[in-house]
Amino acid sequence: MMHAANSSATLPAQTDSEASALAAQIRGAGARATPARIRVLQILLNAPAALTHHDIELALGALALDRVTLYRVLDWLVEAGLAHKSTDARGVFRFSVAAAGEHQTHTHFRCDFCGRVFCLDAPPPTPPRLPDGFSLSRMDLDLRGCCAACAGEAR
Amino acid sequence: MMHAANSSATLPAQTDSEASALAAQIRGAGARATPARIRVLQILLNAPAALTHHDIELALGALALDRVTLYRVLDWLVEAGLAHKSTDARGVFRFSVAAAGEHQTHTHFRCDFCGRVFCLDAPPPTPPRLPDGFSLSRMDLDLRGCCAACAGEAR
DNA sequence: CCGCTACTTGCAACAAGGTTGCATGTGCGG
DNA sequence: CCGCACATGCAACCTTGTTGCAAGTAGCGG
Repeated sequence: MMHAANSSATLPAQTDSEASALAAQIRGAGARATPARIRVLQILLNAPAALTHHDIELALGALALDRVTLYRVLDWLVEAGLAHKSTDARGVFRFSVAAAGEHQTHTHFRCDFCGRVFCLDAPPPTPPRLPDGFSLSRMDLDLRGCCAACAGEAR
Repeated sequence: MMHAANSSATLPAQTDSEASALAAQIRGAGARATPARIRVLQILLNAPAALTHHDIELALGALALDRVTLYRVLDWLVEAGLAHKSTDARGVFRFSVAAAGEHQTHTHFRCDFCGRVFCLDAPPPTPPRLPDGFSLSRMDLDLRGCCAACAGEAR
């Protein structure tokens, strides 16, 4: 597998110290610290928005993993509580890192024009009253509209 | 096509008068009132929750349409403003009838156990403050937890 | 009542996203 | 340094959703 001269511009290169911290975090979650997991976690950490499986493949660039492995790494991250999995308007899964003091609510904003998805942390003061007998474990607020960049262009 | 002795228990049988009302509604939207559209609309109207393409195929039973036709009917319903399209946690589209005085916000509740999806109309008084330059066109609130039926059983 | 035409339907083939089974490779605890 | 359980890669497959085209039909004008 041999590191192959870091040519990826996509990946910030202060990786090494960061990498061992992530490795520790992964081991702490009870799994092996493999390059695949470290890199995927790194990409998610540096992402400004929730990424699709495909986005991550692109971000991995030359260091690509097998498609299936990536799916498994992502599922593992979710299971370990290190990442979130949600679906966008096209019905495609998107992944983002889970914050440390994770709350049970997550807010996404998807731009109708460029399709990008942003994770907001606006704590929604929403008090949804459910029908009798229903209990709530999690809430996702999904916003759609026009992002700042597209609003600027369209003018 | 011939009505083929109504054996479907899934479909309430007071269909006939209902059907012509729906036909009128469809023509009003500027399209032909075909059996396919009428039946799909009927199923959606009688559904207690948002249905997937597959759910609807099952509900159609012996009167099944072609898979593609169903997709097209559904897309048409959405375009005509008669139905909503949203995605569930599995990343699959779900369809539900659009209320007459439609608001731009929709609330779903998905049960983690039985997987059913309920459309609530709890108007979330949520005032989400967005980053500068962002504008909002639509909001969906996606709740997860345990529905009344499953809560009863699990006890 | 009949024929026309544009809108609908059905079929077949395809594309993307996601999953499963199995053989091989490797992190890491001993 | 070794071994084994956990990870990875590969190939095949499934489900969901889309596209192109030929055949059928709703509804209109005659």
